[in-house]
Amino acid sequence: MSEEKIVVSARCPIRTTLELIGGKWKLIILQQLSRHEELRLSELKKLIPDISEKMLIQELKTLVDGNLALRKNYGEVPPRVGYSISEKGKHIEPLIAEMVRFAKNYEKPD
Amino acid sequence: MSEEKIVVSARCPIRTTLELIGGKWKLIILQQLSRHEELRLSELKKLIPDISEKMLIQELKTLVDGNLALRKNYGEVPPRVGYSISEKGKHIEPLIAEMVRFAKNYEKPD
DNA sequence: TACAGTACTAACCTTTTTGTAAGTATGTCT
DNA sequence: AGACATACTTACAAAAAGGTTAGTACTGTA
Repeated sequence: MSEEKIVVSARCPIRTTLELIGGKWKLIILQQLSRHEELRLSELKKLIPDISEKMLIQELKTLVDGNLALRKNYGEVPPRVGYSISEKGKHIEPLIAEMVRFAKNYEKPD
Repeated sequence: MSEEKIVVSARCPIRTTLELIGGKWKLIILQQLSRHEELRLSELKKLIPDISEKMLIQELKTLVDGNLALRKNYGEVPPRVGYSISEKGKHIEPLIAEMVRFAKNYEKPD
């Protein structure tokens, strides 16, 4: 008896999205990945100069874990790793476009 | 001489948008405001049961300060205040729609 | 040998964000 | 008088996010 209470509550899609791409850096990183075939860590650092190395690596890991980005280790030495956007990740592109549109409109005089 | 270095750098629109609607609650609040003519604090509390009163008030204030929401004080007693979405605020609607679409796609099996 | 480049990891600390609990002013209703 | 309701405010605490610094392993190059 006493079946487990099954939580059906369809997760709020806004919260789902916030969990995936919330925070200061994930969208910026995804944007860069979405406009380059593949990027190495050092290249991302140059493209996003104000991010700390720790955050960059940490956020990349989160994105890879969430299947929004792909990590390819070439197994070379010195190490070579390439990051790119995944199929699921490509779907933030229109979202980013909307954010840009929103900001542009916001800055427009009334 | 030595003119002040003028920082022209057109603010990154993604960061602008994140500043306006980033965080755990602002989008949720805006979404509710966007689908109701006007809401009182107590009504918003019912619609978003897991937000604390303090956060609700605090975020509403931020949204009003940023011209994304409007606050109307009816000057009655007991106090009556109505919150609604502003013209600028209405422009998050397509952004929210994109977030919903993104989450739906994300949850789709591969 | 010493230094540079790569992609990390780990320890530690600061700042920002979010939450909890209590209290305010005002007037109505009982 | 005392309880209730509204829209807040304040002080404090906890948690999450972000940042700094140093260190790892490996190899090529000066």
